Amino acid sequence: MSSQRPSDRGSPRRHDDVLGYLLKHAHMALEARTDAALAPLRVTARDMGALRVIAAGEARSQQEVAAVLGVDRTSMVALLDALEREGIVARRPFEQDRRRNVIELTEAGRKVFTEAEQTALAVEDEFVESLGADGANELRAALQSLLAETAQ
Amino acid sequence: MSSQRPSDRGSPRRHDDVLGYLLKHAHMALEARTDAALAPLRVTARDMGALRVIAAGEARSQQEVAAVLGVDRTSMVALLDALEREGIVARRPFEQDRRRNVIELTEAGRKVFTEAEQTALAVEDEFVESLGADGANELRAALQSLLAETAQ
DNA sequence: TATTGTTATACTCTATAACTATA
DNA sequence: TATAGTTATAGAGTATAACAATA
Repeated sequence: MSSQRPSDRGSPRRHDDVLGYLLKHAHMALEARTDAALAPLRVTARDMGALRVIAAGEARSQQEVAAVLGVDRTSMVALLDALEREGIVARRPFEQDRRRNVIELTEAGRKVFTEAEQTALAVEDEFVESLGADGANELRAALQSLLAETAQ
Repeated sequence: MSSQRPSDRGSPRRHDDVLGYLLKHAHMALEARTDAALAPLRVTARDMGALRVIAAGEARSQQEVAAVLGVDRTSMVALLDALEREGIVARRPFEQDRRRNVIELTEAGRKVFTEAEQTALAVEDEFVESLGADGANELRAALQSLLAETAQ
């Protein structure tokens, strides 16, 4: 194994021993690679977060999509505006409660999403390649464990 | 072990199986906890990134601090302005090259930093408690491995 | 000419408050 | 009255371009 946190707890840690730094920069590196790979499809890594929730049926209103992703409902408006302009999603009124919108992937949107998800998955696989399959699964499980206790 | 990535690669992944989501939200949760714990000391988790680099002597100019942390040199100006206003760091001209500033912790700054670093470390330890000592070290090592290959 | 720190500026992401239409 | 979506607005964080001082 490579370097771990030094046992000397009194001295200043190196910046790359700090978990916050590691999480932030790992996220930035993965997002940059994903955005570069998705650019030809005209969607971003951030868009894909919302599209996954919509495609998987994890939410049935804008606010539920926002809540699942942990973003504000007002931020969701602009994000969906852009996806609607690209013809990837469509809003239609929910008949049982006309205050809500049902968000759906269009026919074209489903095609873009399928291709983008394969692309994003390939980027992710390459990103974690050095960890091996077990290491990558352990990384995911560890992060899921941290988030599970945060939610409580 | 808990849930891993589903072997069914064709269907949409759940949002919390996506590595980018996990990295981003783990970072946000840790940063929120750290900022809350550091608030009485009037420094943020972001400040601590710069202060660690300065305290450890990893950089000897503003631009080197910015480069190590991967932020723009223009962003470093405002960050150091705030820390200087709080009396935590001081800029002084570097005699061998008067274009540069040497950034130093003040006497008061060293005290704040020492206390803040202990606080941040305690928050981090509690954050990763569910992983056990080995699990936490493996998480750090995995993230360091991902970043090492990104830099190339 | 090139570099360090700085300022001005703009763009993105996010958050708060207020509005509208529905319930 | 409360809720879903929207708009306006402001605050962070970041990035680009241009400037002064220095090399």
